[in-house]
Amino acid sequence: MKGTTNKSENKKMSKGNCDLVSVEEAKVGGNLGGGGPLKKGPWTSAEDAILVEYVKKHGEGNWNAVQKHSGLSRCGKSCRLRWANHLRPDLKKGAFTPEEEHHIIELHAKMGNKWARMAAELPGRTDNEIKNYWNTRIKRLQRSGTPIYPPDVCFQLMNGSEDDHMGTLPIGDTHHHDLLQGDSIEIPFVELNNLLNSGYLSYSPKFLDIPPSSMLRQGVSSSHTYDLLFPTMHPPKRFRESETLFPGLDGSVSSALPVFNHYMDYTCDLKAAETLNFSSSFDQDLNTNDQLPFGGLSGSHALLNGNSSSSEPISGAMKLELPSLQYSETQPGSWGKLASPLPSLESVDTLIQSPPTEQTHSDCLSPRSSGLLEAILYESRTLKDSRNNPPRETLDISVMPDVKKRSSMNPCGTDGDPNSPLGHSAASVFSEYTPVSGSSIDEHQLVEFMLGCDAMPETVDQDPSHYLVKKEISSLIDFSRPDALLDLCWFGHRNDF
DNA sequence: AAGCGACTCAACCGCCACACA
DNA sequence: TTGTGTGGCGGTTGAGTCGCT
Repeated sequence: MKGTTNKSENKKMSKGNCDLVSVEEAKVGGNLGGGGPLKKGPWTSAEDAILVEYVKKHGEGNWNAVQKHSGLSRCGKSCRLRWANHLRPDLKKGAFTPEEEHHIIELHAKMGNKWARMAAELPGRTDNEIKNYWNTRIKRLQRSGTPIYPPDVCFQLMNGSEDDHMGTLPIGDTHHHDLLQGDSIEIPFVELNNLLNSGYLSYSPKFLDIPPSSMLRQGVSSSHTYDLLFPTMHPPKRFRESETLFPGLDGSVSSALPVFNHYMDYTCDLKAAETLNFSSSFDQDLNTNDQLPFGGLSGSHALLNGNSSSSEPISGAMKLELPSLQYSETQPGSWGKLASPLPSLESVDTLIQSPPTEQTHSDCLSPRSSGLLEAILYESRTLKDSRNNPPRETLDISVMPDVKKRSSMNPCGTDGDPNSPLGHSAASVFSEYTPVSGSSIDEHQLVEFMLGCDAMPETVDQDPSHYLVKKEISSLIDFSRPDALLDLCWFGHRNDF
């Protein structure tokens, strides 16, 4: 808060001519009233004094009693807030130190918008302070097109730093789902679980046996990746809403639930894809000459349109926002510099709200150009359209034994049960999903990164022999791992290391 | 100097979880 | 088991300030 408490207080005091009036003066002057209507607005020094006095006497807690016993015309909540944010003696005043700022970034990358928890890790700082700091920081970075999380934080998160902070989070914590929350995409896990439990996904039992956070804690990037990847999958308290809102959801995603459909489709794609080896992007690349790389589908913004636009209430607290890491993508080593600024939230919002048109159909943003959220939405749209239009076979996955085997295990039928929520092959999902020139989901970059190899230049991408090598390498990656795909998405999303 | 937009931050609001009767 | 009270949390708002033109 940059030491603004005193500043603001002075500000307000001087403005309101409330110069350190005594308690008695305050009472007489109407700031205090006991039985009268509760006062709102800025606190005066007199009120502060009363509150401090009261807390010294009675200790913290029982805030509603403050009004009764002290005569303060403030509700208990307000008293608590004032005490916690401004009057507590252990509060650290002044600007955040660079260390604190870095810590906040780290914590946010791990926890999302868990301001209170973050505050607990920053002695003397309040959740409100951190929240304000973060929000202003986000807006600033948004405008500048700078990624929210510096690469070092991302690296730290991915390189097993879960020992430190994440380790402090109890796995059995009832709030473990909080780890799935970040900035805004809300994906109802209840619905996801319903769908998965329906038997659609061969992998689902294992998948579902693991709490989201601990599941994602497995593997290289673990929950950190998840946080970064899905910074706002929201906790069950939200899911409860969706449960009641869509009681009939029993595994087959109702078409009457368009918004959830998209998310469900995506999450199912995610799971379906896990049952398959990662099909290469390059075949797809070679077959995308005169058509959109995703089957000529409407853009993700169009996807949102008509379904989740702000013009219509979204059930189940579905709220869209870009994950922090998506705000922009930078070129390697360009942290802090604007590489290819993505639309700000405002403009994204505009996209979301703008009506779907044929124009948007053709001008839609591809995942590689707009980040993971776009990719997710785009993919969902792809899936939808693929039900109506049989998926293009761009990669013969039947020659991949493992894929073949797993595909046959897919109860959904990779050949496209038209009635299935995922009425097309997961392989096609990836084929269609893969970016044309691979800056977002770039398999070779991915493989290089995962293998710690940096030897394959971009220029060989179209070389079939290299492609074969890459396929070999990618086959070493255990994509059946629950988190493998998440890792993929994350690595695919990253291009700034 | 004035106007205006961006920024900051304290405070409020609504929701939720928990404790307790 | 249910209802109520309380505290906590996260999102949002609005007033004041700053800085640029």
